[in-house]
Amino acid sequence: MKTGAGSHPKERQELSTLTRRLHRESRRITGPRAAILEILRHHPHPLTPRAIFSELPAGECNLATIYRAMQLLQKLGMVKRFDFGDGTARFELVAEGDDGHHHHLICTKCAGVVEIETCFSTELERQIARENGFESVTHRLEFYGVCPDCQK
Amino acid sequence: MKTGAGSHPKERQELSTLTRRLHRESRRITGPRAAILEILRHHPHPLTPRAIFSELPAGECNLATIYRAMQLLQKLGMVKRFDFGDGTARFELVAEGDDGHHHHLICTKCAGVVEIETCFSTELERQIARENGFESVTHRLEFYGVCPDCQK
DNA sequence: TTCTAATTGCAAATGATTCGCAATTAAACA
DNA sequence: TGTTTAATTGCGAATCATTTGCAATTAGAA
Repeated sequence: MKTGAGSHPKERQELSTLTRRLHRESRRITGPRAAILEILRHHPHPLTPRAIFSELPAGECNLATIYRAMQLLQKLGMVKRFDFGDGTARFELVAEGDDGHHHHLICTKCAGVVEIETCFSTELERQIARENGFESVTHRLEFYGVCPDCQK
Repeated sequence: MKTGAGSHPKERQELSTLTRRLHRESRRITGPRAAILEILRHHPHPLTPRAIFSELPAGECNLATIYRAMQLLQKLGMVKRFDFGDGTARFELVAEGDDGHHHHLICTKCAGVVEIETCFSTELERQIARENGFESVTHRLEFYGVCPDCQK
């Protein structure tokens, strides 16, 4: 299970939709950015900057550029950053109007990822916010386990 | 709210209990380790290695030693590692026989932490494991929001 | 007290991520 | 369609967290 075979509900965004969004924010559509978006939209799971870099044809774009692009896209709400606890950030494309909030089930053996679309803890979130006097409460939740293939 | 004022249910472990545990594993009780454990047991929230280092009297122990101690204690199940998504690991003492599983509510303004003792998603965990054929599923969950003090 | 393996300090290595800066370029516009 | 300029990139150096090699130190069993 290298990278999860299952289909997932989110439809792939058109590249033009993505670039339009950049334009709208008076950002430029550059070769590197188009290439990065192209990779992201073909991947259903969060990618590390280095993974994006590896997918890129050699010399297509600098690693630093990818990091900068991720920062920008994140600021514009076009990608969401996830943290699987292994010390490197991962980014996943977010549909327009969506906040990208969802979770993952990660195989601790092969690092395969399954997208978990349902988010349940909204209610819990409210309860925790209320009980502690917090505002604007959100949460990060990831599941870890051993996938079918890795159970041998 | 620098570091959460509230009382929490876990009782503080005796230092002797902690050192006994090291002994049992044929580990040595050294100055640095005792000092580190001493700091951990007086802190109700997860600490970064650097924070532990800062609490230590100058020159008491090397940063690398703290990292090594955390690795050891984690392996022995005496501390649990938490990830608040800011790029640095945090460690919290775990009571003997406990797995340390719990969650936190973190203020995004002042970084104050509230311990959330209840864990609800066991059922959900089982469901997700079943639906995806995974085994040994666990999860990490942290809440983020703005604490009362920081709402101004 | 002796002996040895465990532990530490220190400095260098690693890996992720950021940053400065000069060179390049997208895209508005004359 | 060229000109202009701010946005963007590449590259290398800087940061930061974390790890590691190694020689010197030391806890604790004998």
